[in-house]
Amino acid sequence: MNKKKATIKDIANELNISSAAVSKALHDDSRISKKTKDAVKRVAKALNYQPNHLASALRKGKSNLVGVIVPRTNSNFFSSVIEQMEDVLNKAGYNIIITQSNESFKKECKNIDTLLFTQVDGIIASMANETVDLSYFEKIKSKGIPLILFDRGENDLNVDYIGINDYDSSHMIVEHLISKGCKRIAHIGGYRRTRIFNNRIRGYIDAINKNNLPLDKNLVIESALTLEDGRREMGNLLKLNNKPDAVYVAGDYAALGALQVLDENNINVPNQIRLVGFGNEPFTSLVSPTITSVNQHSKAIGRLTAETFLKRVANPEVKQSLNKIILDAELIVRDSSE
Amino acid sequence: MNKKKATIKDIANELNISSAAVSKALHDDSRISKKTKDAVKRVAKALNYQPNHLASALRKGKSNLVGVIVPRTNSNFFSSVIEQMEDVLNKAGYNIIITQSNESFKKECKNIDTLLFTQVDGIIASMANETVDLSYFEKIKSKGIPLILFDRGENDLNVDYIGINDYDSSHMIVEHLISKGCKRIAHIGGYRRTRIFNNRIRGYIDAINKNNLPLDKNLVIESALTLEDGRREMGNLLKLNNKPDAVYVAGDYAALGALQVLDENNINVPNQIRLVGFGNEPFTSLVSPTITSVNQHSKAIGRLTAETFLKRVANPEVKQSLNKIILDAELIVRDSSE
DNA sequence: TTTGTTTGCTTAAACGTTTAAGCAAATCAT
DNA sequence: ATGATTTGCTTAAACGTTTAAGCAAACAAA
Repeated sequence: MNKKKATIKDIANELNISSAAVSKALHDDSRISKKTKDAVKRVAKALNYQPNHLASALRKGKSNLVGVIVPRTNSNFFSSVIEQMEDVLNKAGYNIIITQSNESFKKECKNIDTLLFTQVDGIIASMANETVDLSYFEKIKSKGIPLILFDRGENDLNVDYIGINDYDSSHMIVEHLISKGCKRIAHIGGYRRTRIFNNRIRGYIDAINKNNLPLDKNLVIESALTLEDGRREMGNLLKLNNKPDAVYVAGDYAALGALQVLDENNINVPNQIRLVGFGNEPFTSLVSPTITSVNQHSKAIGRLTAETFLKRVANPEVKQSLNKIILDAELIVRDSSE
Repeated sequence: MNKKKATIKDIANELNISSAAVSKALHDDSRISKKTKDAVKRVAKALNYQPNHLASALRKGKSNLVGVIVPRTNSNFFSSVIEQMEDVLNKAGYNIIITQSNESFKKECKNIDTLLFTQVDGIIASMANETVDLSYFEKIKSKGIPLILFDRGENDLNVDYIGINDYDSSHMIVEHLISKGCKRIAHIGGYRRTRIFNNRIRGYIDAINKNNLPLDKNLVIESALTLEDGRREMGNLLKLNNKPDAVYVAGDYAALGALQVLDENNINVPNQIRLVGFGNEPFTSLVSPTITSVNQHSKAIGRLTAETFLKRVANPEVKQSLNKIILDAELIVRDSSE
């Protein structure tokens, strides 16, 4: 068995030429004859030569690795985004290292350190819910390593961002509910400190005002949008004297929790209360009634994010700056708001 | 701004000592004086020194990267396994590169090549449904790189394996259904070529025989276990003259599909037909009725797999061999079989 | 005092690749 | 036939780290 790996030097010795010639032959350098190239490739195959990525990365100062940080892979949105990014980046010769922050700021910082330590050529991230302190992301920028954000971004970082139009999505949802005759629309949202959730809240408020509906503070709620949060907040809404006739929940898991509570209280959805979620998780079309939700175009976001990264490394001289790509989201109307 | 990264040499120059001394100081070598160590650490911090992982990996012949191949991250089981592995491996100084095969043999081969190219110190994998040709996995072994399999393994590879007892799980399920009075239990299984699904089928058949129930070939079905497969096969079962009074589906998504079809045909679950899934995906407790399923102990599998890897790299002289760790799964009884 | 041991560093090579610089031979232009 | 250009390679250094080997100084033991 051939335990010791073959190197360029082994090929060179076999053919009595220099390692430099071998390296160039393997890269199809124009200054190497066809004859030599063929011989090199033949011997390389015979010795089962595999290039040592570490050595070339060290020499070239480029690892061809891209670090990815997501809140969690265990959501349809993020896993789909990652799949697309992987596809685009692999074709360009990059491999990706996926890390999860689990929505924790501390874990996110650890992930950033890990990725920098691994000498990644760039970092693509979607920020944890908890994150408000941007110093760790500034650290990436200060090292001159490309940083691209998607979905959960932050204007202040002044880097490329790819996401959907959360503000407009709220308008779409509110107007859809109004068209169904709803007059008291509640919003169970995320925390305002996260930009996308703030945008959804702003969009909701502006849409309510624009359509001349009264804005009731009791109907606007912030939470972490877990299933449990959805249950709790829906329960609270049902305790109001003046109950809503529709609830727009800024996350599908929380929407599902709300649906469970409505069901347990024998409230008919959509007839008594209409419900809209956000994210278009697969289960929204599996539960009964199926839940109206917003498709965030995960595939497009994945591809665009990867392509944005590639553009950045192709033009390193261009200074990083706030460059937003905002996609229009799509409302998928299902039984819960029909 | 400090664009060029500080190296060991920079620290050495600053203090007028050799790079070797700096390297040793940073690793707390006993042959370096406390005074020098303190000085080195002070300057390192001042220059914002970050070790170049590529250089040390090249020199040491060890990348401290572990490659992970899973069918997809977008399932609760796999993402939970990965989270635990990451925790254990990070603490031991390893980082992980996650790749997805999307159940495709071709993609899996590409992933293996990618990981080998990246010089990972080991590969942890759960095989794609499609995979029958093991030559690519043999390639990993032949390079002397540790290979650990979990969940979807293959005895013939003769490597460490961590998984649950699929055979016994089928017994548990069948006996649970019998205890509820079921006499005609169908099985919508995976493809026999995948070891775990074969074990579930064998377990099902043996349990049926052991309990003196007639074994009806029409009630044993192989499929890819997607939601659509579940719908189609459940539909076929309902066309039988002699319908089953219980269905054991070897995957939760397919079980959900089956449930949808039962619901659409106004068949009461569990009263007319009892239903059991496999995998304990979160939605099993979210749909109505909630679905009885099998908890695969993803956390334990993740930790054990990572620890098995660490044991292997700690004892490289020990030859790889079939070393199985089999956990007992847990039946979570819910409304669909109550 | 002599010898041996420990301490604290240095020197130099190595890991496997890439690449700038250079040089001889072959080919071309005139 | 001469000089210019192209072709096809070699030499040697570099990337940043680790580590075996070695050496001088300090200390300890006799």
